[in-house]
Amino acid sequence: MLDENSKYKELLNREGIKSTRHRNAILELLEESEFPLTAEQLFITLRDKTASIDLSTVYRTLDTFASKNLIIKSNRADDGKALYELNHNEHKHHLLCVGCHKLISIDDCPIGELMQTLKNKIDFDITGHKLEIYGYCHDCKKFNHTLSSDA
Amino acid sequence: MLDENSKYKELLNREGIKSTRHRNAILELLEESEFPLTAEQLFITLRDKTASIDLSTVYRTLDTFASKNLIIKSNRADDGKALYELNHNEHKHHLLCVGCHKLISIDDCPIGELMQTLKNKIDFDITGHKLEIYGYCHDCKKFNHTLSSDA
DNA sequence: AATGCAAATGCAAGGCAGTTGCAAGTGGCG
DNA sequence: CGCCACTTGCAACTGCCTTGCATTTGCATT
Repeated sequence: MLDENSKYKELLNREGIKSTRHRNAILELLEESEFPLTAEQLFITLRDKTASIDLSTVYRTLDTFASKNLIIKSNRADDGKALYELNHNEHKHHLLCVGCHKLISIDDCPIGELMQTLKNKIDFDITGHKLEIYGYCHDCKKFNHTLSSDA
Repeated sequence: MLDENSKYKELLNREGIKSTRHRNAILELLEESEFPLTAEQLFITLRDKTASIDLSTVYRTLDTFASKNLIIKSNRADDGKALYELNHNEHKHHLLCVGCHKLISIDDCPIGELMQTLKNKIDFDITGHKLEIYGYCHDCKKFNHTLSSDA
């Protein structure tokens, strides 16, 4: 348990913040997840799995991590809810299933080159970009076909 | 005044909803704007410019329009606030200035072809996509250079 | 033009994601 | 082990948005 708890100690100390049970647990969950999580998802998982935690602690922890650039905060495109993911410094995009809200990662950025080209063409300092692709995943696909009929 | 008020009457009737002062005013504002607006922006403008309107009416009207596909609702990437814009059925992307929140339109979609290619490659029914480019606009550019120093 | 009814609106209360103030608890230093 | 700043839980609060309900309005019909 000690070993487990201090898994991120060094990392956290390096950022000048204390290593605590909650912070370690949150980092661990984010590390395990392939896709961004909401604060609520983290809260519920922690409450069930580990010891009790307050939702405000989840938010505060996430804010702290984000300010240290350990994680990335974004907003889900369809409902605006905040999403958090570990900052692997790797550039990623997702397929968002509008049926079940599932996020599927795309590993390579299909528009990296394009951004480079664009940078030289416009009077705007590009610092980043986000591409989101909507649709229906394998499972929701069939389902959708039986329901939708309008344009 | 009559003429002005009934500018969108036909359009609204076609969708099976009544033409009212508020609905016309909201459509007009959205038509005049080059970029998506928040409900609050609409609310304030209407309150100042036209007659008083309730915020709930703004939201309800926008929801109604969105359900008729007259407008498009989205969520601002950086703070998750809802944005509304007229549905011109034209596909657009934006440059978002993280300095001043300004949105600048890009007229042609740089990744349309790419989506077509992708559609054939993956087990996912693509129905749409959204590309957002972040950075600093002409005005905020200089400002930013004098401030930023960290990685 | 007056009537009637469903749709639209204002108002106030409510809901949900996220934030904040403060007192109590804890990590990690000596 | 004892201290102190940092962290946490708790409860109240904010901001954005939604809903219930009574009133008003568009508009079809007389």
